[in-house]
Amino acid sequence: MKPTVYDIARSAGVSLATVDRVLNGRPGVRHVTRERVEQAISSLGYVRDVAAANLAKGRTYSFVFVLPNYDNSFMIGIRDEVHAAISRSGAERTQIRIVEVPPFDAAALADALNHIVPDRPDGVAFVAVEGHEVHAALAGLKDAGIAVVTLVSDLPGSERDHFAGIDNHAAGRTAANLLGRFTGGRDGRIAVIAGSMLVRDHRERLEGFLAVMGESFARLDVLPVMEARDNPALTAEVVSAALGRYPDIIGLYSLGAGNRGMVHALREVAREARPVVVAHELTGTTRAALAEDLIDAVLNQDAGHEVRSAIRVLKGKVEGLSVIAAQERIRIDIFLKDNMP
Amino acid sequence: MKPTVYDIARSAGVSLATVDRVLNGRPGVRHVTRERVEQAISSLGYVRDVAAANLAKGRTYSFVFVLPNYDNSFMIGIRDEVHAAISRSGAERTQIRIVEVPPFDAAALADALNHIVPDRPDGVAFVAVEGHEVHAALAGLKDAGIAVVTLVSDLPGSERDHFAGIDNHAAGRTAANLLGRFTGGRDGRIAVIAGSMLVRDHRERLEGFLAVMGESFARLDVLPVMEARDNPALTAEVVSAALGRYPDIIGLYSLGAGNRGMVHALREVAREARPVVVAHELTGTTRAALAEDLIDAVLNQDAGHEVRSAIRVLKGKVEGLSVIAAQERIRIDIFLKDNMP
DNA sequence: GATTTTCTGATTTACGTACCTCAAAAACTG
DNA sequence: CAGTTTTTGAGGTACGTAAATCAGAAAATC
Repeated sequence: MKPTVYDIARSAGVSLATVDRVLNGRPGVRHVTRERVEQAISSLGYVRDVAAANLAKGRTYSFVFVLPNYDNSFMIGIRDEVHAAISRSGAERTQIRIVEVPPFDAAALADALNHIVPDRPDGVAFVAVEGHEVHAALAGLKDAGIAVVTLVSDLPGSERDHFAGIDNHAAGRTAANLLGRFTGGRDGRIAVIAGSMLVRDHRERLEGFLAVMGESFARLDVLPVMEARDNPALTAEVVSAALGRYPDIIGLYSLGAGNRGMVHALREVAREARPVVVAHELTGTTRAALAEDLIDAVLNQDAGHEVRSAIRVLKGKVEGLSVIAAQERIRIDIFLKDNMP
Repeated sequence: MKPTVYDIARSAGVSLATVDRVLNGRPGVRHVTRERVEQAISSLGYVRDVAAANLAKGRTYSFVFVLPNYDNSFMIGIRDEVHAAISRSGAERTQIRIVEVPPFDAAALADALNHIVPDRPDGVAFVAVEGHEVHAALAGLKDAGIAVVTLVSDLPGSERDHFAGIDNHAAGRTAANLLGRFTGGRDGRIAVIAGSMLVRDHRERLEGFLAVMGESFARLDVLPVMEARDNPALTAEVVSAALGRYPDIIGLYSLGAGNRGMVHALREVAREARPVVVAHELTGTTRAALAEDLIDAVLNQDAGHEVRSAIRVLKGKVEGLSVIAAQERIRIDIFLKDNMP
């Protein structure tokens, strides 16, 4: 039979109240007594029944997700996952609220974060945009004792408790590796399309990409990055223009969103002339393009994992646990047409 | 505030006992009354507090994992994950036991399964080996009302409730795709090393591999598969011999275990002469080999995911829920040196 | 040794659900 | 209509923990 608090009390020769004090870190227990209880706990192999504890506590955690109201598939995916978490939240004694903010707007984000403080939620997760206002707002949250996690896009050098997202530098390196190898020894140019170099994720991906290109694939000539603001129409235009101007483009790395436009442009190219293409995020568009051989590989970060990881970390923080880094690392998934999930 | 059973009773104008009868499918409720209660449940948006329910039930699920006592890194990983689950199991009202059996031995496996029946656990997970005895034993388990999940290796055509493992056919296809592209247009031979063609996983991987090789990379000449019984020493020998005999081997697919031996053999080859290598399972060996550029890509199935998925499915089965296939699909991970976790 | 402070014990209530018993009411049966 | 069966109500106990109160014991301080 699983040992309970009663067993500990009996085994340690103390009362239930003392066991409770030890278990929940309440004051008023002499050092020796505390040790005796801890001894009993470990020798009996007691583990707190989390279900019963939560039931008794009756406390529900309240978290706020601040998300950009940005309509690319990936962000929609993130929102969907948060909603899914909300619908599960009843069973998990968690209350989650979504606050939407305009994308890429540091001031608006900071404003939203500041408005959250008076509500005193237990934790906040948000997609970071760089800016001193954001740093200040984050500090305000921490001062109020609120756990903070950045999601998808990080805010390095800040006091966030955790970043739930991928290592974008590594993602860029991976893309370069794939693209370099898939082009198979041929010489030629590589085009890179980004959303905006103002966004940290994109900058980091580009850095990693260029680093590996330089190290391992000097035969390939990487064109200056083209920014298309994650806009499908603009992306289509930019890609078409580049392919028209440089017929020797043999590889394409799309490190942002707007893939719909890119796919559209690629479809215009004769099959034999198509470059090798690596893109980010497995969405309806990229999935179809993979199946059609318009895209050769897709790097993906699992939105569900990110959201659930963020919630787990927030809960852990509130309960005073530390993050197990290895467990919360978000993987960079590689999908070819054959291993699409 | 979250509605409770009391709220339902009040809202439906019935007693708590009646609500309980409806919620738990107990008999003795008139149809009209039952409908009234269900109406109240859905209009209040009641969701059962699982924690409280489990606490009240006090029931613990008992599962048995039947695993081959086979000492390759992957199986060790699986065992470790089961042990990890066991150490967590206290908190999750689950009791998990491991039974070890000799590998690739249908009779021994069947025997072990038969011996489990009298214990009447709620569920059993096992790594399938093909054989009519196994089918019979599985039927015995099902007859006893025990939920059954196959792990890593499936037993198609049987009555198992679920298979927690990857699509090995797709894995083989993925390997071929990577190998074909990584060899970059060059002609040459491809060597394939398997553990044993008697194991379904390996057969399926090979099938998928050969299919894509035939479809898309006819320029590559795939040598007859070499079986090395997942034995490192034998693998080293076989690989060395093949590389010596056919200097034009430009690609190597290791679809089983024994990678330590393969890496050993590869280390002997001059850097420029090394073939492109795709292997399975991210272990200490393959991880190091990836970092050293001895292996170019590793396909991986996450042992932790598989074990946890198996447990989730078993629990779900016991509680009478159906499996959400999409949620339990185990992914084929691709790792290059840049995106190793 | 008296007083204050710090510990400890005993006991109680609550959380939300499951499950049990017994009695009463309502619905059928002939 | 009486008798039988089915349905419903009322109430209680249990699960394992949290959290609180209050009294009493032990230790520290003067």
